[in-house]
Amino acid sequence: MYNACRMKLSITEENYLKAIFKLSERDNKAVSTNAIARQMQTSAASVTDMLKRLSEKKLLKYTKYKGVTLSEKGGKLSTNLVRKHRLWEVFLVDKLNFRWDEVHEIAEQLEHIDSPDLVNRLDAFLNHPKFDPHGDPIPSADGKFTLRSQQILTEVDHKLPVLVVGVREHSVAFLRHLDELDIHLGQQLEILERYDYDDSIRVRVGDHQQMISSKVARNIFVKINPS
Amino acid sequence: MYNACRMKLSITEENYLKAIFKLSERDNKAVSTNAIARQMQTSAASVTDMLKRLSEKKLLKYTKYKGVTLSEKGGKLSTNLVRKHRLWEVFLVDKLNFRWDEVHEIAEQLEHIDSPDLVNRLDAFLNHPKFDPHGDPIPSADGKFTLRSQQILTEVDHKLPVLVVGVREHSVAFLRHLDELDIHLGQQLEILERYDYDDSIRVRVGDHQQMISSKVARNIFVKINPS
DNA sequence: AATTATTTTTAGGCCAATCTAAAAATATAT
DNA sequence: ATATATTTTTAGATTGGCCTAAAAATAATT
Repeated sequence: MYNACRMKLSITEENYLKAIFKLSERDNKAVSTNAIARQMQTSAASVTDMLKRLSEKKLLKYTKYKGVTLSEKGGKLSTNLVRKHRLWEVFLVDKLNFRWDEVHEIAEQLEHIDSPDLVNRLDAFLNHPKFDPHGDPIPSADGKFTLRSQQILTEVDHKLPVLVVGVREHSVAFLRHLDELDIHLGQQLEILERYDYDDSIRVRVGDHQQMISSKVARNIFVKINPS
Repeated sequence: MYNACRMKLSITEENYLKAIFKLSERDNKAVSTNAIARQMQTSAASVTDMLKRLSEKKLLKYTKYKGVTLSEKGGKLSTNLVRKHRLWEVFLVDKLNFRWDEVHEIAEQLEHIDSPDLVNRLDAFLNHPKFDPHGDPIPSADGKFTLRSQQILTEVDHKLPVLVVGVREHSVAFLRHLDELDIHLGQQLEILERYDYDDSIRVRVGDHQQMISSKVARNIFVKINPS
């Protein structure tokens, strides 16, 4: 992965790549200039500029007015950024005792540190984690993501114990709300009853019960409890 | 220290500050434009540009043609950079098992990560180290350096067991040379004989003997062995 | 003190990344 | 299909950081 694309990019270029990577995760079609501008909190004009530059560096395929898709090179670079970001998040939570809602911004800086050796040693130091503190998969050094069977909490049957394995929302507010509900990765949940009239759900959270809104539940990934 | 100077600087600005800090460590007089240019591997003209900018930000006192001295603000910022650099070096060596000759470049990047909370937690995680892997003191959060009685190896009496506490040279070549001589921080040394005709010294290194050049010895800091 | 050498600053330009405003292309709606 | 709205690109300006070359200030030498 590293040797595949050892060119140094500016932090800005890396951030554009990551934004495009993120935007093309859902559907695999070309990403629009405007979407990137929104994601990067900048103007469409700046995006067009940057797309030209990244296109010249063969990091993406760019057709005027038609948006962009990452090239293989661009994809590998982005994946490596995601790898670094998530490994640093694990470090911050597991070793420095940060909460899961505090780590994103710092990892956003740390992911730009350029040293393959550092990343690999960090990975080893953390015992090769497969998921970050939010349950997102950490790509391996060769760019492979660990897949996992998971579903959204609202789509699970009643009376079926499940384990929390991830979240779909990463905002500080949402994460801290989950903290208050005592919902964290590895927590056992069980849907007890749904109240369709107000979109709320009664769940067992560990050994107590809780009412949660289905808006919250829709952002929690779970897997069937194998125990 | 942090609250005293919470302005964000560019990486370049931070590097200039660090360079000036380093150059004013030996003697306390004003640092010349040329000296900074040499240290930063850039032109005198660029330095003049930057000095104006840093001066406007009140980080240093700049008098045309007369060089610069850091202001209190500038001094604190530099000290904090040194603190971060050295803490990260400890992390890299102690936790990620890097050798002492490998860590400078990576720490050079990590020192620019901006998060007081991160630094303080890192400090705690490393058990508040007072010295980095080369024996250089790590300033505390409020900017104080731990002082230590030490002398240069060549200036120690014969037959006096001493402990290695630091190095004056940080080049990769020098550090690896010391590795080959089995000389590392904490190692016990004892000068057995000096050969003035070729400037070499016979020393006891731990439980064996070694010939080392006085050029090497002049770059080793030791303290009298208290045991 | 006058000349020479060195250091430092100024002047002018370049590049990456950004912006706003306007023009061009594409998409939507009647 | 024509008009309107939206998206995207171009044009031109700005800023930080860098450069070279030339001018100005200071230091060293005789």
